[in-house]
Amino acid sequence: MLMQQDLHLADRRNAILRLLRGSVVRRQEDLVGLLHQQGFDVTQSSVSRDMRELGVIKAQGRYLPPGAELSPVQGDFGAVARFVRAVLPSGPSITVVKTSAGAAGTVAAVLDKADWPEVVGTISGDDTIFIATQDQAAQQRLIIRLQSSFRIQAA
Amino acid sequence: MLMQQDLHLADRRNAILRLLRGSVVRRQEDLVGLLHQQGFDVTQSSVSRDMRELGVIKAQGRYLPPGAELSPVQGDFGAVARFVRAVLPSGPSITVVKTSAGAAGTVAAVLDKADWPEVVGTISGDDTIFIATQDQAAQQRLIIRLQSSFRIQAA
DNA sequence: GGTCTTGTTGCATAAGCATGCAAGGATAGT
DNA sequence: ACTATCCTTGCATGCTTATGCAACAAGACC
Repeated sequence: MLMQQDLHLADRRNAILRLLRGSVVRRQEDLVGLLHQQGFDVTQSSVSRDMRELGVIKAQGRYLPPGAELSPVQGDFGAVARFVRAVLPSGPSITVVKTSAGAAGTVAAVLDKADWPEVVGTISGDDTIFIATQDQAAQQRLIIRLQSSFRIQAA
Repeated sequence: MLMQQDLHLADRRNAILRLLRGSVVRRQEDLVGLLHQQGFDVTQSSVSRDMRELGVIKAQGRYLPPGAELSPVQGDFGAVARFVRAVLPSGPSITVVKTSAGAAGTVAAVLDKADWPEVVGTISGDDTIFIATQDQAAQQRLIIRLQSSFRIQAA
């Protein structure tokens, strides 16, 4: 039961994983195009089925191979989450993160590294971080992200 | 610019994250239903936008909150990947994994822990693992998984 | 060489998701 | 209070993805 067709299939699926690692694939049709360039004559139907079999995930509008984690920062967040005590808005553009004593710097470093689009800048003291956002919309998104990242109970 | 409406929004997004952690959500409409049960009157449009803002990921046919990792085994695989030298089929149901000397046991332990559906059983020597699958289809899926998990170049 | 079984494929289309747009709520400034 | 501005929302709809189905390929068995 394994022959040319099946090799074709296995090869194609490997090619898909390679492509997903190397390129930004937003639609299955994109993948159809890339596969054609590599000599695979295939339609969106099969790509869709391949995706399911391979366990490909879709995040942030793009497809990623299984195991690839989008936010390499995620682990870091987990590591510092236990130091985070509260997330509070202060006015429309400043968000205050309270941490356990002495941990602010560490937590802030993780936040900086995350490089979130809504963050304009941060400064940190001993147990407090101020995060500046451009406006209230950004602040709102930020707060949601912080709560999610640190698994904080909503107010 | 922040009032009832916006609280509604923030609450709803928190509710979404909670629901995604607690239930299996396959379609955005499912979420609309669950949110209705909790008093949120919202349409699929907004849920779609919420998903994007929250960075929700879709994997294996269901939605997951950002940060939730589907394969908790991933770290383990990464740790032993460097010991894996080759993955080779042997007939239609046995797959042989070659590892560096002495590492077979360690790698096999990770594979066993992963508990993949296509694996019927494994035995390991010093630098070789035999993996039994039910049939060739399972073997094929297994090989793809192994190559993906261990980042092995396809033949 | 038939015939049966198993698996893959494309097509057509259903199902599901994203989004332009206009409406409406809320605030800030005048 | 009026106006301008900023957000959020639903609707309608276009875009993207999943799938029932029939066709076909390959091996197993007679």
